[in-house]
Amino acid sequence: MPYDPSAFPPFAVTVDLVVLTVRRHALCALAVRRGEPPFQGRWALPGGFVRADEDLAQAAARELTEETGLCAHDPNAPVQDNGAHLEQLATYGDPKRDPRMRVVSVAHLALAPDLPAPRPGGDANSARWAPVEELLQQGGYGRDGEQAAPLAFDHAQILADGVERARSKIEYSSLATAFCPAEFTVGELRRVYEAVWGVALDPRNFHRKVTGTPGFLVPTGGTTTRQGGRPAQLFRAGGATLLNPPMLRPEV
Amino acid sequence: MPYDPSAFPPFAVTVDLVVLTVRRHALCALAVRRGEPPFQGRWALPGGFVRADEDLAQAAARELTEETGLCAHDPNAPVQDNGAHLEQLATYGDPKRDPRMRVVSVAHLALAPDLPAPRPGGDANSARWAPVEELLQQGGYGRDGEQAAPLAFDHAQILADGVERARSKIEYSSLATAFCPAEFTVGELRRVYEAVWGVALDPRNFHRKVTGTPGFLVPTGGTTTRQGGRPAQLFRAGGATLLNPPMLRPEV
DNA sequence: GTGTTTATCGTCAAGCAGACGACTATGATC
DNA sequence: GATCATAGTCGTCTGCTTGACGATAAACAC
Repeated sequence: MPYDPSAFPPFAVTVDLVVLTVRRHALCALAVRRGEPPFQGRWALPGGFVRADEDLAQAAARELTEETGLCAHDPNAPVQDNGAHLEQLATYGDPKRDPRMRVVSVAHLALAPDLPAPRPGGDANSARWAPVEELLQQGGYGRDGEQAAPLAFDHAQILADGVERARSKIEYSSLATAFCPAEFTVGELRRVYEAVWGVALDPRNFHRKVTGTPGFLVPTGGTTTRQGGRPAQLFRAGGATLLNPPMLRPEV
Repeated sequence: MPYDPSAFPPFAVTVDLVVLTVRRHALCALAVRRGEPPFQGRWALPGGFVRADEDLAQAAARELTEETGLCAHDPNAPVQDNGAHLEQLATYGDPKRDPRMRVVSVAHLALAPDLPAPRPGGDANSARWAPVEELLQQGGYGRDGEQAAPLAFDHAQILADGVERARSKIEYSSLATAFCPAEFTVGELRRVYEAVWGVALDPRNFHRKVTGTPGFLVPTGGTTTRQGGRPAQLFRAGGATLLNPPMLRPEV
């Protein structure tokens, strides 16, 4: 259909971020408390308007830096420095998803290591890392006994989609290393998989699998004992981004 | 960041469609010829503006029907009737992707069986099925010796992303059946895989794999001989949407 | 009938995954 | 310092899946 560029319905375009990390053996997402209506006082995903001269990925990277101080990676580059992995997730555009106006939100997924200085936003009361299970259970009670209100807007759906993307993507890519610091052990990587998938994995088979996949892990030569027990070799993420064959989630 | 809903940059939002089918053993995409600037006379992906009261998926389904006469499926439902599979692909929002104004395009991917009545748009000169290889090779020559100009806007990138999505998705899902008519043979399904991946597959191993995956194929009892040779059993798509274990592309 | 084409069944070896035993190297505890 | 608990690392075995490929079956063309 030939279209008339001068007569189009006006939209606002935002980016929303699903920022995931692994803390205390649990998959956690960054949530911010809304200070104004609609959904005032409720938790929501961080996000904001795309600026007039800004690409979508740029806008997402900017929001990520504003909220967490992390800098974003190119999604096609191997995970090497201390930046976070950032990729587009999906776009949500139900006409009624924002009661004020027509807003189309391009959601992005960010994977970050557990931050040494967890300063989400700076204001401890307005942002927090929350286990995704807690954010997604509707009507349940949070860790503090606080009534867990559902996330604002359609953010529960967005978060669920982001979590599912992360869960499936670590199957066939080396993205799980994005949850780890620059140097990490096989055990730490395994605990990432266990937290993201919510299962227990056999340490011996996991070790065989990840060390046997060429390009996945590169030994740095060092060892660490920060987990207790026998010292473990330290690794960096290798250049491989795709795991072949993939590491499939256990059934059921 | 708290945002002010009354002060936002205005965007136009469109949907663009990557409609794929398999014709004559080749993966083909629907292309339309642009009748007006910019990129007048060049080939482009079908698409159009999202209306003010329309969801993104609705807009994509409407465009698909307008361009092909196909009706769209729910992406989570098994492929059963004569509709096409439709899912969101990705969103493209570079500030300069449309020279006229700021346009954010939510690309969708549609997979359709080879249409008995290929009436793309109705105007034979303004729409056609073209092999994706031809649409993506820049500066080459098409089948008619016609200079193959690159697709308009960033549509070559969108098409490439859609093709890659289709290629990877038939690995671990039953989506390849979306390219087949309601009843099909194992050989027809194999030719779909061969066309989409651009490889040759062993008929015996393929047969073993697809008939051995529970829920993938349901025999209808009938047979056909439309491909020549020994009559083949007819199947319908089963209820399974995820193949476990997946059918991985051959390496290299 | 002979040849051609496609479908379908079977066989075999290589590779990989899950279950699990065994040993090692550290810190904690008595 | 001996013992224990913890975590890491190396092997073994078994069953399943895959890739390569032989063999047979059922249609059509001549």
